[in-house]
Amino acid sequence: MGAGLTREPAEEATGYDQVFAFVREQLLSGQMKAGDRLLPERELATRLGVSRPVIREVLRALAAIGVIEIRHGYGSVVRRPDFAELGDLFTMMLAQQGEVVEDVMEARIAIERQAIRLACARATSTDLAALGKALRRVEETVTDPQIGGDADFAFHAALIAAAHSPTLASLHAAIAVLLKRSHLERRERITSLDGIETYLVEHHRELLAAVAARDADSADRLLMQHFAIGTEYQRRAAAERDRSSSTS
Amino acid sequence: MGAGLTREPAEEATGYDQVFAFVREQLLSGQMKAGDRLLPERELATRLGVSRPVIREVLRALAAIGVIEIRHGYGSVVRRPDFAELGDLFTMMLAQQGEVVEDVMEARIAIERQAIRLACARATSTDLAALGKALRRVEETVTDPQIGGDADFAFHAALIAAAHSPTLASLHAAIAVLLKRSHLERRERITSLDGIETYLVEHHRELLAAVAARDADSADRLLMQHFAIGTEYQRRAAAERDRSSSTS
DNA sequence: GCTCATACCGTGGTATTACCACTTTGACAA
DNA sequence: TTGTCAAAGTGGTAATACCACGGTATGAGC
Repeated sequence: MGAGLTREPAEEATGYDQVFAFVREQLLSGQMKAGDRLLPERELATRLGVSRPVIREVLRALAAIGVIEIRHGYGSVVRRPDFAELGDLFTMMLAQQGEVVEDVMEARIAIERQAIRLACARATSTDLAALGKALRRVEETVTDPQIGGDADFAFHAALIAAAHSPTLASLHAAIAVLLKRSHLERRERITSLDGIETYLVEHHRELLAAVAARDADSADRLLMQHFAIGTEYQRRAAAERDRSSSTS
Repeated sequence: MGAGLTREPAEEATGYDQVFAFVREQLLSGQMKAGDRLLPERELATRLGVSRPVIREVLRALAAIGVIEIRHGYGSVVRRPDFAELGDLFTMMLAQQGEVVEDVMEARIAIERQAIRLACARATSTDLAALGKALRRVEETVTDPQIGGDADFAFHAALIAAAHSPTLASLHAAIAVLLKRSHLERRERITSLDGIETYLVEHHRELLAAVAARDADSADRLLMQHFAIGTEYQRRAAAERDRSSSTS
């Protein structure tokens, strides 16, 4: 029997989804900690009553989103997720959209404002040292859009780290790739303007000082100012570009 | 030959990665637009010189990260990515870290503060209408932790939408699942406290009023206050719980 | 007795084949 | 002209066999 059967209606969804949901539950419920080895593919297949290819598809999918890591000859292990990978996903997804590159600035402001508040309360001496190091790097590289952009990004990343908030750090990591691109583009546009070096160096120095002094309100105000002036420079650079292009 | 050969060094990586990279390139380079149908699995298999299971694994992986959609009986189509799906990923990843459930509040504050500022500048009449509707829903459901929590979340989600920032919306969507859980848990803890209804209803009403008045500073202040009072209630509820448990 | 090399075993990696299920489309009949 | 159904195309699953890599245990050699 079973062949021409009218089909059991109370049956579960498709095999793949079923298995995926099963493993997903195991992960979410915490029954599996990072580093744990999953059951072998063959074992999973017989246990869940599906074929090995299906199991493999599920595992590949989980590996694609970074939840597990498949190691040849060893097994599949639960991964301590690294959010930096989400950056790749975001980039891959946003690659098709486009206009978002400007908009990412809004998210950056949101994250950094909160981060700097937390940093004022939670930053350790190690964090402050890291910020100081990043600051010196910024000072050294003001003239180079490429390296300078990286240094700029690194400083702000250190700020996020000092906040000691995993979620904030995750979100930041997720858009890190885009942010880096944003940093670079913004740098390239304004690198020729007057007073830009002072803006870049002095503001970062003040930001660090505010965090070190644990003055959250002041730090927040400085950061807002930092972004506002940055936007102003962008506007000015755009105007400059328009004028020169219309002249040509 | 070939058997005992020293192995061709110029050879490519493993089949899966090779195929994955191939398709990935096609997607990123824009050769494939959203809505396009990929080649059938069998066709891809013969063209790339691998077996169909491998192709399926790649497609499943791509589907898992939301890049394509596999439709039974039709084919695999390139998707216009939807960031809401990242929420599941975030949830899976963050679920293993445990203490994050509290920390997600920091991200929420970060996103909403920025969102409400933008909303004050960008909200349309449609947005305001949606906020009004959400507000009424909040008023109606203050007494129920479950439904009320959902309504609460919906109101704040409407706030994000009114900001018209794709990136902010994406980040919010990414942590939406966690936020909903957070909303529910917080509700359950404080639902018995005095004055809680006034807090829930009145604050949301004021927030909406501030956005409608396009008063960003006031809205921001109200929001901060909203969160601060929420935290205070949480603290009080915790103290209450401690007292009762020590008594028992 | 200790160390190193080798063989074995467990596990993922891939291929092959066959068949089922869903979706679409076009042909046929009313 | 329209509705129904059948066929073709495509994803979904299963079963099986064999290869490739990692780790461990076992043996030989020192």
